[in-house]
Amino acid sequence: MGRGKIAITRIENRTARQVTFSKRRGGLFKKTHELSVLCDAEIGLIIFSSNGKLYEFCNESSSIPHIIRRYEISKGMRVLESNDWKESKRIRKETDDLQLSVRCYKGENLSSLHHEGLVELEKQLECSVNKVRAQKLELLQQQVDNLRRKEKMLEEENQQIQYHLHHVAMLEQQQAAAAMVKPMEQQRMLEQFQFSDEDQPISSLLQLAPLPPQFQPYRVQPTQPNLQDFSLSIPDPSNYI
Amino acid sequence: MGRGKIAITRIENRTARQVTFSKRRGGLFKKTHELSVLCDAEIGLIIFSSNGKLYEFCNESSSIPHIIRRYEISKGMRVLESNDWKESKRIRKETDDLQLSVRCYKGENLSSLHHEGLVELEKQLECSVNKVRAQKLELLQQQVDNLRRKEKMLEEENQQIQYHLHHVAMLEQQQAAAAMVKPMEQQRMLEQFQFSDEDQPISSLLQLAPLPPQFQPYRVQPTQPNLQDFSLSIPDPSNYI
DNA sequence: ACCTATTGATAACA
DNA sequence: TTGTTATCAATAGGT
Repeated sequence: MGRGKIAITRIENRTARQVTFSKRRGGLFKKTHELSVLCDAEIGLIIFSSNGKLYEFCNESSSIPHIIRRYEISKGMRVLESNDWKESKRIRKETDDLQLSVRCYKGENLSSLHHEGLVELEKQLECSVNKVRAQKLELLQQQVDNLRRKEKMLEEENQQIQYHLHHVAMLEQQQAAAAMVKPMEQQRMLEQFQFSDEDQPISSLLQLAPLPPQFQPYRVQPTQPNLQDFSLSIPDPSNYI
Repeated sequence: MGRGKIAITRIENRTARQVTFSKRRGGLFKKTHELSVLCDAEIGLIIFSSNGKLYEFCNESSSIPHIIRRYEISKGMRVLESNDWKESKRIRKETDDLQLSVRCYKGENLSSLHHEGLVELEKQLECSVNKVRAQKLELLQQQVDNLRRKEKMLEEENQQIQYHLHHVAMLEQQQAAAAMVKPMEQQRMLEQFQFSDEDQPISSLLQLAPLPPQFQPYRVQPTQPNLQDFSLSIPDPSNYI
């Protein structure tokens, strides 16, 4: 259109380019406006001239930032509005304040406080220290309770195992004796044993057949490392420390 | 242009609107492209149809995000790139951590700490409390020193003023007496005064005009409420706690 | 999608 | 930059 057809390539003549830019920009804005009105579309047009100057167009009742935001939402991009920017600044300030507080709690930077503040801070710190001590005590108490429970369980288990071992030992001894005595004497001996066994069962058995060392009765040894093998599943208390 | 002129108002017929949108959108893109090439401009065009569908155009060798960024820089708006976003997240985490710390220092939320942590915290708090007490003492010492200095100054001033008042009173008495004695005797008395005045020049001025009330001698009042006025400028401590 | 009469945009010139 | 105008491009309405 115009007095002659032109090729769509960069216009090298600087003045001609500027004139064309001006005219066509107007035309583009007009057509953009028409499209937005005729077809009820939301349109944003951003133009940077070759000189770097910004020209923009969008619907009445809209704004480029709004269109940019809609674009970014539509593209699933960051949605960082000025609100986010404000929020960012707010949180930055909060961080600075918190850092100041922490420094005070650490006893640093105290020269920025006057007497009232120092008194307040001291009160707060004393209060905190008391709470910490209370918590420490409670934790220790819990650990002691846990250990007591565990000790009790282990002792009970220990007794049961000892009881079992006695029976095994008795059986072994009876079998050994049976191999060396006459049936009659064996019978008598057994009867005798059954009598005297009632109040002293262990010692009389131990006389005849010493137990192998790994089955010897034992008592709870708090320093033994693998006690937990005998106990029910109680978590290692050292995890709580 | 076309078989007839149309008014630039929203096309109510849905189909016609869609057709026009399609045609004119193509035309707009073509013109945009031509402008960008002919005039070497950087152009971004964002269109949302009335159905909400997004159409976009920009130069080859550019991108809408790039144009958006250039737009925002040009407008002096936020420049929140992904780096800023990361930074924002980092600072948010820092704030959370600091809040946790502060809660610990306040003796709250202690159940999240093990024994070791509690011991450490207790040690830190005790250390802080000691520092706070030291600072408090130092501050009090400073205030006491300031008060002593001031007291001394005031007492000296007081003495001087009393001394001057004494002279004034004497002079008044002399004048009263002079009204009743002969001129010769009056003259002798004045000469006598000029001798004793040589080391106290102020009194000779004060003789003639009585002191205004704000210069009257006074004593230090230890219960004065605004003691901190004597200390250096220190921010409000309650903001830090 | 395509066609085309008609209007709109604009290149060249002033 | 603006205005004019001959000329070409875009497109409204119809198929």
